[in-house]
Amino acid sequence: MAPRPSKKPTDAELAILRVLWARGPSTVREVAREMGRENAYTTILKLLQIMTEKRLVRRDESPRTHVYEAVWTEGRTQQHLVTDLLERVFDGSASKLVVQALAAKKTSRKELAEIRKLLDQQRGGRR
Amino acid sequence: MAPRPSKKPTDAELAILRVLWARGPSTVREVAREMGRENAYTTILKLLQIMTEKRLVRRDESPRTHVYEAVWTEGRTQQHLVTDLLERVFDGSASKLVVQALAAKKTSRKELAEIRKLLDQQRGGRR
DNA sequence: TGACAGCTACGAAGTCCTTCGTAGATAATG
DNA sequence: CATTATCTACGAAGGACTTCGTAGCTGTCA
Repeated sequence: MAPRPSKKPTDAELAILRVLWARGPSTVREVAREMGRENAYTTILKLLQIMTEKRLVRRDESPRTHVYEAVWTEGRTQQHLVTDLLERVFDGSASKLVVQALAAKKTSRKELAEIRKLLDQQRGGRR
Repeated sequence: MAPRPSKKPTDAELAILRVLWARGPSTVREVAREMGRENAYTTILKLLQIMTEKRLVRRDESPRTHVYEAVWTEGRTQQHLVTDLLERVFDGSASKLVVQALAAKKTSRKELAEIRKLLDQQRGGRR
């Protein structure tokens, strides 16, 4: 079984993770710039330091400038978060979740088709 | 457009809301009992008081024992939370969310069939 | 009536999260 | 070499959340 993130990232942490997923390993400055928050440089730094302790990111401690990298992939984190939501508010029922996801957002025909394709793929693989 | 909860309930608040949804209007003691936390009576009371300020619940101020009731339905709150997740971690893509929901939890054949039925219902209603 | 049980209100502690300011080290620049 | 820019580390403030203890009120019951 693949390991899982131990705790949910907070909102601020998630925002940073998204940048790391999009850009790959990055320095504090790069993250801050990408987020349009270069003025909040030390805030981002502090968050990344905390995230390092929490093992949400790891860093390459090059002498001068550290490079941070997400420990967990985007997909695994998404899975973690969706599972959490599923259990916390949907009683573990995936179909209830899907109902609300579709109701909440006017999902395009293209999206719907894609989801249907997914379901068909699952058809064989489930018992 | 129907109104929406303004902020996400916290985890503790959500746990209480679930009891209120399940039981309907309830007293503090009933909620505490249902949660198996009768010893934490004043904690639950305090939370309900705060939730009243936040307009997550409303209360009937009967002279002796207040009765609390969720302001938002379960469905609307679920929608709110799923929308939040959708935007915060799935870039607004419902299909990505569904992928991970299905991957995260071994969904039963019955569940899958139900979801498929849902999609078919949507078929007509979308452009 | 007096003790007790059950209720609300409230304050305060402890924790976590986020932000920012400052200090110290080191590289870059003139 | 001196100044400036850039980096890390760190502490502290402020806010939100959760928990708990205490106080005060009001019924109940022997």
